[in-house]
Amino acid sequence: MSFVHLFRRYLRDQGLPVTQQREVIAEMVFSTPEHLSVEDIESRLRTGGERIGKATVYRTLEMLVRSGLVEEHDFGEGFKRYEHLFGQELVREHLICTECGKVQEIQTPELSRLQEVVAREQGFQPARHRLEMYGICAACQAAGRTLQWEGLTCPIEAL
Amino acid sequence: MSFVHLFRRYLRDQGLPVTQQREVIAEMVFSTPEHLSVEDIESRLRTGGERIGKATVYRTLEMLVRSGLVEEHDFGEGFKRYEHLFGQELVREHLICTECGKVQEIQTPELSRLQEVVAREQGFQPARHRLEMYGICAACQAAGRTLQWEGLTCPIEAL
DNA sequence: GTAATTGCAAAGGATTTGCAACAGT
DNA sequence: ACTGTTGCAAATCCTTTGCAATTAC
Repeated sequence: MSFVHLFRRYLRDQGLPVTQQREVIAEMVFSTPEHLSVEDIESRLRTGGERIGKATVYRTLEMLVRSGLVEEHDFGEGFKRYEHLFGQELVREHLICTECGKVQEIQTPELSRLQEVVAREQGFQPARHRLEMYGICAACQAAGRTLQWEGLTCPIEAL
Repeated sequence: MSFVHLFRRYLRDQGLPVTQQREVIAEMVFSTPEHLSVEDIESRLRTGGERIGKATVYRTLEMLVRSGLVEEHDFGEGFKRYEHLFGQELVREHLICTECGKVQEIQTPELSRLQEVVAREQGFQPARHRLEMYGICAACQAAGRTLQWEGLTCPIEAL
């Protein structure tokens, strides 16, 4: 039931060895719903009694990303995070505050319907989507922070 | 007349000094349509006869991003790139083919309305958004290409 | 004048790389 | 056996930071 076998298959298809380390790392990523950092992965492996070098974690994650089974993210923390694409919503919708950087996940079922309609019009077969809305979160508004350029829909006109 | 005056206004509003360096860096970013890296900016400034330290470039870019006039991007090159938001659409909606990589721009006026509704529900004040729909384009479908993990125990195919 | 910024170099931190020992096919 | 991987540490590269001199207000 684990998704590791997909990664094994990918490796074989590419003529690459299926090593213990690769399987352990893949298992770790596929069995975790969170966005893991390399540090997370390494420390959890160490806690689990595994002795796997950081470089191997990096090298394996690179392959997982290339396989299309895992996605790399940068949340501006100074390092990357990794997330497998299984059992996750294929819909990722976020409200991103341009003041404090807070990212809030939202759900808009209507958008999924919209996705179908629009995509079909173009003969496009949709798999997943990502929506990012930028603006000011409630907390920052309460703190008196506002959109700097509101009203400047096309800032060129502002001159 | 350049867009730099908007940045000046932002600095004044924040009670921050408007220095020559900040103006020069802002001018550089606003007058370039490309996605500039810190390295790009520094070398161009040096070529232009300016003598501005790398640290100042970083510090000024941070303010430009906070001002909402410039956006930070990570294209996985190991460093960041910066792009000003003028002359650009506030709404960026794309269909991205995961097979051939083709990016097609679409227009969904309905989404802008949806943006308002959803955001207000969360007390969020929306400014702009970005929608990316991933899937297979018409051409690739015609060529018989399908989703990579279709047919396997993979939720992606559950669409 | 005062407070903040600049520039330099050094520090910091994530990621990569070189290489001898080792594991997968 | 042969090829590619692992693990360690050193190296690399982007970015941040400390501080004396300088600049904006």
